[in-house]
Amino acid sequence: MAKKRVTSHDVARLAGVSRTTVSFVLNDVPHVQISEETRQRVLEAAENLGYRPHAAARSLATRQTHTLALVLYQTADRIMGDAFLANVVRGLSEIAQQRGFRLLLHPFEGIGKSEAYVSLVSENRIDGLIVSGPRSDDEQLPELCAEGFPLVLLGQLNGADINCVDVDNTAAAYRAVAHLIKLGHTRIGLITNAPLEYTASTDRWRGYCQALTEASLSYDESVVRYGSFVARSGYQAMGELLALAEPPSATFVASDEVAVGALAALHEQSLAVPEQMAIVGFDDIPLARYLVPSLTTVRLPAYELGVRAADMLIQTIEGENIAEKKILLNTQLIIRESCGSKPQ
Amino acid sequence: MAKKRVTSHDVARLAGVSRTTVSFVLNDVPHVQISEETRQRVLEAAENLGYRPHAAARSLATRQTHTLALVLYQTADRIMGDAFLANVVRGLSEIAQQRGFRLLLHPFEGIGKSEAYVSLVSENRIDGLIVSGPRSDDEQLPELCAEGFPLVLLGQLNGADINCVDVDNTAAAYRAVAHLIKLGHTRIGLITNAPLEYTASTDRWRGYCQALTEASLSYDESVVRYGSFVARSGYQAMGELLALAEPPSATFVASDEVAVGALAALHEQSLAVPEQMAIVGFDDIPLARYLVPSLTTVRLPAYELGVRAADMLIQTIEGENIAEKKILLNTQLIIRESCGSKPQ
DNA sequence: GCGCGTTAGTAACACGAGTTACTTAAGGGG
DNA sequence: CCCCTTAAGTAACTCGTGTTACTAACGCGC
Repeated sequence: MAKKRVTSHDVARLAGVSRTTVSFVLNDVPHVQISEETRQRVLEAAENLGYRPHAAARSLATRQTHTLALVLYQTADRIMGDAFLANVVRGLSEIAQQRGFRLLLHPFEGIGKSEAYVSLVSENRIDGLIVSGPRSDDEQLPELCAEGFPLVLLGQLNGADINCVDVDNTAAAYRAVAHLIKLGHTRIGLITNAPLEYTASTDRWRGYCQALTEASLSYDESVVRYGSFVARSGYQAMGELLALAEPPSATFVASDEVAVGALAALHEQSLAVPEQMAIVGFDDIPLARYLVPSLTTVRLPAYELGVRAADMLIQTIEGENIAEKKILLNTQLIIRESCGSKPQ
Repeated sequence: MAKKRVTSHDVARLAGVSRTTVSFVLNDVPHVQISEETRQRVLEAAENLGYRPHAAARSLATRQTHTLALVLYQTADRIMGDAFLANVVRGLSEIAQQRGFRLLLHPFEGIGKSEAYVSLVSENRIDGLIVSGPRSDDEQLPELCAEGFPLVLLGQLNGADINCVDVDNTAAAYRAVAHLIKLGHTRIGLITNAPLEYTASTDRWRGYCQALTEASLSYDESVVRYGSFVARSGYQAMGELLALAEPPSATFVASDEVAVGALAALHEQSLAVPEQMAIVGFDDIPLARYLVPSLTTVRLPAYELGVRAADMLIQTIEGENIAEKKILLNTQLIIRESCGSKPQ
């Protein structure tokens, strides 16, 4: 005894008009003549019956799905580590909802199994694609772009000329390290957030180098370690730095999550932060200010990143001109205790 | 010059058969007679043309979308705080992908604006619904359930007889507090993870009470405070407990995130953990073991929670019988430094 | 040689919308 | 009185697939 689905046909019958008219009225089709009276009759009938257009039927006819997909091109570790991502998603889905779009989530771990998300496109399941953490070994991406499929990267892919929204990682890292230099440090370690295959990781590394160069400090590979998203990797990396004959007096850890591991290692070896080792993190996770010591870090506009990406994508889909193909958002250095600045 | 979409018609023509036959072959329809030779011819043609069925057309015909929606019935704070949720999502989407389903993400903040997700159902956009953090003031939920729409709760809703997957919060909290009691504490504070409107919060509170009762300790409302997902709330709550004339010697904080705030407050007032205040958290966020001191906490099977929920939902959709309507998963007390146990 | 079952396949309809091209009636000008 | 325009609305087609009911050909037994 399941309630039968209400179709536009039912609405038409109740209002005493044709299905065409119903469609015209409900979609507010311009340049079409419908008397105010029938218009009201149709609206009322639709309301009374609780009519909802069938999404599949509609998208079959209009060739639009009003659905976006967010592809998370990254491992489980990464998804999890990123409180950051949750905020990006919040921004994305807020704008999407505002403009009448749904958000499909498509995480996948299998490197190279990118066929998976291409099927979303070739089955006409979505109107546009947001790819987070794109990798340069993904061959499908440039292809999709060449075909003109609406696409926005969260992050960057050098070489490819694809619409993207990102944070200026290099500038942010530069400022973080420059701050440490200003505080008098001359031997500064680096623990990256991730392996260098990730462009965000490379960019932060580049910012680190720039700051050193500008201060005429030499780049010393022996104080550089590579984290991989999670605290454990920071714990281990800091352990290695401390085992050096001549450890740095400060370290830039390009991820808060990783920095927490580093702090644990320092505590374990009874080294005081910031007195014996100054630390600057990256991300400004919600916990950063409640850590002991509270963490100096770089704040990312995660929510806004999502908003801008969704905005850009929907504009592309709807054929509007977009002002800039590459949006770089600014970051903010949040100074707390772990770097040893005087409180401001 | 956009490549024209390849339809089953094209495949039929290339293979020299009818469209019906193509459909039969590609869908492996049973009890239908197709010679091995034509079968091969069709498969080959489909392969050569790179044929992909149009999702909307298909779901119009079959009345199935092969899409699930995850409704996040909670505020931005919550989404963000939960590294937990990320893992649940991982479990969900893994099973979904395995069984050929897509996952639609539908967070929403407006309490009461539940009409929003109902539209997913009434527009036939999805085959099933997973609702995380259901609230008892949601009137749509029981209604959907009564209509027989496939539904699984992540969490519980007392009163309603809806399929659900959850963690045994009461038992978990009971064990956490019992552990503190065993260590000799007789005055134990409680900081909840969230306001009591959330059932998870109530359940943990109940576990706390049970442990006290069983040890013949009296419930003292003055050492109970209500957190709300984020570290800040824990910082403040602990501040209040410390301001009491007679503060507790141990506190059960029903969320790691909130516990971090509590730890910060303790450190600020130079109280040693666990010596002057023992702490047990809840969630086992990835950072828990790297905090200073490392956090004793309750580990939740987040990933498995997602797996089971997806499994249950897809079974419901496909009309299979489900063994139990209510799945409660076990938790694990992870003993670290913050509770003051001897290392095991 | 006739009827019957089986094999291999197809024509035609359903799903629920959007859209193009056409019809009909009323009003207006000469 | 006739022609022309405009307002109001509709019949019929499209989108791409799944599915039911039917047909044509073939082999087989009697």
